[in-house]
Amino acid sequence: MSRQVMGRLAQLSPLVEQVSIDEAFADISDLHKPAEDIALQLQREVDDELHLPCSIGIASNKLVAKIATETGKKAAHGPEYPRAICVVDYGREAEFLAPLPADMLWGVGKKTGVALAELGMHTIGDIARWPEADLVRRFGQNGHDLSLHARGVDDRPLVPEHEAKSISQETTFGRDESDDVVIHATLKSLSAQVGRTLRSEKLAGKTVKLKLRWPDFTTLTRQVTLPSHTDQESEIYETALRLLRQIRLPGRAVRLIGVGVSNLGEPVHQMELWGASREKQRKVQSLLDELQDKYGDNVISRGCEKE
DNA sequence: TCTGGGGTCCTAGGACCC
DNA sequence: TCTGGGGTCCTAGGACCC
Repeated sequence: MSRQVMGRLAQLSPLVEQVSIDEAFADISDLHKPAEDIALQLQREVDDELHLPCSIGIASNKLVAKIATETGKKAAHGPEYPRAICVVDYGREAEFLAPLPADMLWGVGKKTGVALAELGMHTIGDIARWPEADLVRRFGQNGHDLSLHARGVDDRPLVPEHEAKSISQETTFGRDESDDVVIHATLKSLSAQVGRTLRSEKLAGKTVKLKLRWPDFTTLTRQVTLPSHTDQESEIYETALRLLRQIRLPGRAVRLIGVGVSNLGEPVHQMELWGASREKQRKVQSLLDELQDKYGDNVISRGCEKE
C-alpha cells in the first residue's frame, strides 16, 4: 500500500522524498495550480482508489509543511480518521508556528522539551523570541537550528534518494535470556539477516556494531572497524561474537541483542591471498540467498564453519 | 504501562599523523 | 629537551524521529 501511495505522489511531481513508510514530501512549486486543489485531488484519489485516509500540509518548506499536517490532524475531530488539509501561506510561517507547543518542533523531544520549559519557553513563539546566541550557548548546533526553525526558516532541500548509512537488526527476548547457546544462535541469525540485506542492496560495511541491553535496561554498544568491507554473514557474526565476549561473561542475562553494520560502501570481491576460498564462500552465499528467497528462511542455514 | 525496531545526527575523547 | 596546533579517524553514548 505504501508503494501505491508513493506511486500517486510520483505522478504528481518528479521531486518526492519518502520519509517513512507512510509519509513523504513532494515539491509542487512548479505546478501552476492552487495548492489546495492539488491537495484535495490527491487526497480524493488516495481515498477512492486505495481506500486510505490521508492528511496533507502545504507550506514553503519541509518543517512548516510537516507541522501543518500535524496541526490539521489535531484540529480534525469525529470518529473518522482525519482527512485534513492545512495550508500555510508564504510569509506567514512564523505567525502560524508561534502559538503551537514547543515540542511540535522537529528536534524537540522529551529532554529538550523539559530544558526549554525550565527556561520558560513553552510555545514555538517563545523560542523564536529567545536570543539565538543564548540558545547556541546552551544547546550547541541544535540551538542554532531551534532558533531558525522556530521562526519558520528551514532551507533543507528535498532529497529524493536517501543512501542508507547503516543496516542493523535487533531483537528483544520474550524473557531475559542467559543461555549462551540461544544468545549466540540469535546473534548468528541477526548477522545472517544483516548480511542478506547488504547483499540485496549491493552494499558492504566496514564497521560492525554490537548492541546489548541488560535486564535493568542499561544499553551498551561496542563497535569495531574491519580492514575491509564485508557483506558476509560469517564475518559479521564472528566480529560481533568477539565484541560480545568482551563485555559479557557466559551465563549473564540479556534482554536485547542487536548487530549492525555501518561505514557502507561497495562490496569488493578482490582476489587476495585467500582469494580462492573467499570466492568460493561468496558463491555458496549467493546460492543460499537464492534458496531462501524461494523457499523461506528456514529451508537451509549454515552450520559451524570452524572450531 | 516496566518500556519494540530501525534508523539519523551530534558530541566528546583518544590515537595518530604532519 | 621540550613543545604547538590542526586534521582525520575511531569509539561510545545520547537525543531524537517514525
